Amino acid sequence: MMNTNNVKQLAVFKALADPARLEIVEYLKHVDNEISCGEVGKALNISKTSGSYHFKILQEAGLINARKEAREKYVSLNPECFDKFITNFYKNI
Amino acid sequence: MMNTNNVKQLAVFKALADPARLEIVEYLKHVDNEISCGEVGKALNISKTSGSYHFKILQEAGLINARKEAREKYVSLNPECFDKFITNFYKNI
DNA sequence: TAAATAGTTCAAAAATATTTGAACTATTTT
DNA sequence: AAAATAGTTCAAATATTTTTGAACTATTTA
Repeated sequence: MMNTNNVKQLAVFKALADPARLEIVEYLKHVDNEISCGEVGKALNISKTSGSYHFKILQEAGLINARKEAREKYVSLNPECFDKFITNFYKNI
Repeated sequence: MMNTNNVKQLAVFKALADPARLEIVEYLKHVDNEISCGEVGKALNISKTSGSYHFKILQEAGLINARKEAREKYVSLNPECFDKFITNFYKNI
């Protein structure tokens, strides 16, 4: 049986269990600054529709922060989420 | 584009991105000793066919060690894999 | 104000992953 | 030797995830 903490834990692993999203995460880590979804998509060759879907999954998992400024959406990693659900995963289960 | 290290990284996240496998991993962590697949399946209510499939995914990702003794297959976690691909993930990307 | 740009939403199509049951191998118990 | 047990494999069925293109909103540029 799955408890409620695990629902979030699972969403985090699911979010990282896709090649496009793993690339987005790595890209954001290296950029180390907020960047627009469009720019990320262009750099990684992800269509805007598909990008929109992937950013949503990452956002819902809490792995990225997003800020809408006018037409553009700026995203950046949320290190606290990585820390809590990834870095400390093994120790905490 | 996905590099070859990421193939393994992705397999590890995929392996953990399923409720049954997440439960298996937690169970193995708490048992903290090798245990047969059948016993795990019984405890977590996973059919033997489905269990066989999940243990294979975890094994291929390197997250568990498995040893066949006679009729039974004994499994345990492989902490080194968690350490390399989970605990150190954020720092290393 | 018309055209372009950034992103979202929707439903359908395509791709992947998971579950199931039957048949199988190998070992152990009766 | 027959029956039971532990696990695997296979193909089909089912479920879930991802991609696609068209239509949409909102903002900016020409």
